[in-house]
Amino acid sequence: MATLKDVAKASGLSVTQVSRALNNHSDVNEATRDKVKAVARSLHYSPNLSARKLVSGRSGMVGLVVPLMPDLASDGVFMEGVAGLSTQFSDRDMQFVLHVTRESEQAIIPVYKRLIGNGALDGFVLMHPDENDCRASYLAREGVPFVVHGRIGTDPDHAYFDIDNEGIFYDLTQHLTALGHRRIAFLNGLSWRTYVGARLRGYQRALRDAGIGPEQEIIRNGEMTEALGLVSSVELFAADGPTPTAVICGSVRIAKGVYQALNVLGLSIPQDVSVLAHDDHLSQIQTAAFFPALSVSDAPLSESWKPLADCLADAIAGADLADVQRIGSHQIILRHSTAAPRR
Amino acid sequence: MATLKDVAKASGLSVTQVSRALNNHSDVNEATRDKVKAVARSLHYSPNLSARKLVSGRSGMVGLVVPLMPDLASDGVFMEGVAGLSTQFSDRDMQFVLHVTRESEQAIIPVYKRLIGNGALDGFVLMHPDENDCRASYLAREGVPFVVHGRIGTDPDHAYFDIDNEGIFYDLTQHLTALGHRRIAFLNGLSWRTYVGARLRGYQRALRDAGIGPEQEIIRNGEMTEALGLVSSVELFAADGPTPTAVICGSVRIAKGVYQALNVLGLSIPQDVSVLAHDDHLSQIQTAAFFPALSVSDAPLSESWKPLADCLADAIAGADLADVQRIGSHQIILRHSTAAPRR
DNA sequence: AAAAGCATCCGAAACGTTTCGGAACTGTTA
DNA sequence: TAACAGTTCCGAAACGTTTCGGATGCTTTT
Repeated sequence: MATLKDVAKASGLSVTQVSRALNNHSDVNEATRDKVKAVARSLHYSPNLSARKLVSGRSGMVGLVVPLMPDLASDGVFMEGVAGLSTQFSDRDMQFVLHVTRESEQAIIPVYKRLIGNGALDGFVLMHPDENDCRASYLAREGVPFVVHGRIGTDPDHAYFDIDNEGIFYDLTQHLTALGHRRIAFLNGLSWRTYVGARLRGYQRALRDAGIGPEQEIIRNGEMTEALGLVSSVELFAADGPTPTAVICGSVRIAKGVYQALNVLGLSIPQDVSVLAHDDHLSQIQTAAFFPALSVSDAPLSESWKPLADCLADAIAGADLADVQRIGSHQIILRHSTAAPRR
Repeated sequence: MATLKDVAKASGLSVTQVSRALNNHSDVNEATRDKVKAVARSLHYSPNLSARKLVSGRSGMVGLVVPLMPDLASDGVFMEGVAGLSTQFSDRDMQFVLHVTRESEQAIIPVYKRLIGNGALDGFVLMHPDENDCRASYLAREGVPFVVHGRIGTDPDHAYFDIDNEGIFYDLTQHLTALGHRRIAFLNGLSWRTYVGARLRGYQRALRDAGIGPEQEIIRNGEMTEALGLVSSVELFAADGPTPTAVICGSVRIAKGVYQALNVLGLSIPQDVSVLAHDDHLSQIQTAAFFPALSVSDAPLSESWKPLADCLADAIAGADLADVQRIGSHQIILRHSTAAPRR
């Protein structure tokens, strides 16, 4: 492999200047810079990461550590995310690597310890955080850069990219209260996920703002599957007494289950029940193909890899905290699954 | 992070001797070695991979590069394999990393080029090889160590771990010919997989040895799913004329489809049709729970990660080719799905 | 004419490790 | 007593890169 010295010799410059030229430093003549780069290319020069790491402290490698879980492989999202991050970091001349471990989620700290101890990795991506996430506190304590997909706590002191879960679910709920709904069911995800808590806060705040007390909250938690939508709907709508007039679903999958249940129960959408969902474009289900077409909040997860990579790269470069805390955009798409409640 | 120099200072020795002590070199006193190791541990010393790589040429990191494919995520095996390799290499004080790329299978060479160009990785694991695998020829040409899960061609000149696919399917076929079967169907995998070719050769050789000509071969190729077993069985057994008296299945999944089809067609196992399969313990299907219990050749894939890691580690260490070409063991488990053909 | 500023370059040190060549002992043999 | 072998240790060089502190020459200002 060609080294800096080879390039220096071939271009008649010092190693120093060649290094500065290739790294786009200020004090090198434009013409020399171009020449050096041409020579480097012709020699197939590729910087030795180990040498670079040794002196600069940066290897240009970042990683994601995940415990092997049964649902991991079946989770199509996961691989999609890994590939997305991989290409994003490639575009930044960085390497993204995945480390799958058999260790349980609790015993995962030593894995990080090894990985940062020998200095192979510059930083980490953390997915699926939970409140009091031990990985985050460990990395923060060690001073290792990392970025979280999501947020830990309100007002976190770490780099993150997240969508405005609270705001989104405030908007969804508020849309229903504005239509006159007062008994609004919320089929949320697993309670220990941070985003589930945020969504709950948004829902509750919107209810409060509409003068609906907490005693009127109708909430179900569970894995975000069709089964949750199905079972919850049957429970809620087949019961005696006042039933909800609207349902907010944490995912399109859940909404699909709700549609099935309401169909079986002979309830029509939106006349009898309004349905809303959040669409992260994860499931392959086309929301427009629902009948009636499903109204959703729309925030594709696939658009998060780029900002996520940006945040980590900037965090490693030592950017200010405020610059590496970013919120994705979202929109509400109204179709035909909501209406004013029957009176 | 503690460095060698710190350990040297703390133990009153030179950096040289500390290095030699930690790496178990010969010319260091037993007592000093123990003392040095104790000090290193107490200082939480962990060798800097970059520095080591720089001088010794080894980083202790190996990788697996895979293109992002839709079937990848759903493939439970894949993740299992990644985790298996990860733990195996961890046990050898090496790091195993996965690089998922969006590049197509053809355009994957540049990814390897980048990864070895900057010297981050010592070697690679190659999965799912095909005949004339371009990755293998590239890596061989570049002199980069790699190990193949499977074999490329007969008599390959690369490191590999494989099971004796030809021998296994020779044995399965031969078991049937010995019982008197002469029309033996073979439901094999996708034809471009190397192991599919090897299995075919075993099947054909056993037929030839039993005096059964190639015109009597009954072969189907396809993805190794229940569907293949189902569809093929219906085609083969619902046809007019002489039908097979036995079926060899490339996987337990296929066999499950065969069982279903034969049940529907009113054919009983093993009286009307004998069924055999190869079990790699991939699908969660219990072969003993088949009715009648399925006879199989047994070679758990999960046992291949250790030898695979061994081979690559040895290949990087510069072992002889013969020492890094290994064949796994297998056994034939006879249960109740085969019998002599009805005459 | 001297001083100051600028653009462009370079030598040398540093990062943490391994390894080559040899040194300093001890004990053994001629 | 000298030569030798064996054991245990160490200094210094090397790996390929970045970066600090300065050097050189040229232009502009005082």
